[in-house]
Amino acid sequence: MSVALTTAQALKLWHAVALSTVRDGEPDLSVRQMGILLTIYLEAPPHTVRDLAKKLGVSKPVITRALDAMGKLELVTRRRDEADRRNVLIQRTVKGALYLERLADMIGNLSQNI
Amino acid sequence: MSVALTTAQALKLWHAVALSTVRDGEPDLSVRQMGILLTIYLEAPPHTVRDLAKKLGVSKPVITRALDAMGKLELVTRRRDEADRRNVLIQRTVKGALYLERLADMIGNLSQNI
DNA sequence: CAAATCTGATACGGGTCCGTAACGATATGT
DNA sequence: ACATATCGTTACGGACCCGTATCAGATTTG
Repeated sequence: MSVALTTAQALKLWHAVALSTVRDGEPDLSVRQMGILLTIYLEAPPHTVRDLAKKLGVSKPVITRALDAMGKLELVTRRRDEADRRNVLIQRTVKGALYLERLADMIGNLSQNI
Repeated sequence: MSVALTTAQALKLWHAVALSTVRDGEPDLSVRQMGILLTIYLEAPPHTVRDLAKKLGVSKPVITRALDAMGKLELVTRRRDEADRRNVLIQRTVKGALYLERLADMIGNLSQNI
C-alpha cells in the first residue's frame, strides 16, 4: 500500500537498475534465476525442486539447472531430505543473503533519485 | 525523492515482478537488452550503437546483437544516418512503446500490493 | 513382495549470447 | 590522392540455457 509507483516512475526505476546492473560487469542472473533465488529467500521453507517449479510455472529441469548455476556461485545449497529421501531441500547461504542485501540496497538507493 | 523504497520493499517488489514475468511464459529480455531498450525510450535521441555501448559500458557487438534480437521482435528499428552514413540511428516503434507501457503497468500494479 | 508412483537429475539437439578479432564502408586529415 | 580514423557489422569458438524425453532411486500402493 505504501509504494504505489506511477508508470513513469516504474520505468525510470527499471532503467536505473538495469544500467547499474549491466555496468558493474558482474554476470547477471537471468530473470528465472532471480525469481527462484528471491522465492527461496523471501518465502518460508522448506523449498523443493517440485515446489519451486510449480510456483514459477516452469519445468523441473529448469529449476535443477538454475540451482546448479546458483550453487556454483554459492548463492544456494542443496541437501537431501532425510524424512523422504526423494526430496531435495534447497537452502540459503551467507553469500546468497549478502547478494540479495546488496541488490536491495542498490534498488533502494536508486529509488531515491526518482 | 518520492519513491524511496526500503530494502525489504525493494526485494518484495523484485520478487513479485520476477514471478510475474516468468509466469507469463513470454521469452524474457535479458538485463542488457532491457537496459538498451529503456535507454532508447527514456533518453533523448539520437541513439547510435557507439553511444549505447558507451552508456552501458559494453562492447559494440553486444549492442548490435541486442538490436538484432529486439529488431526481430519489432521493439526497435535501425536507420542509416544520412548526414554521416557511418552512423546508424536507433528508433522507437509502436510495439516497443506498448511493450514498455505494459511492463510499467505491471510494475505499478505489483507495487501497490507491497 | 511386486507394481505403480513420485522425486530430482541427466541426455540430447537446438538456440542464444558472450568476448575478441577481424572486416567493409564512410569520413577525415594531410 | 592517399593514408588514417571511425562507424557498425560479421566471424569464430565457447559457454550457457532451453524443452522434451528419459533415467535411477525412494516411496507408496495393492
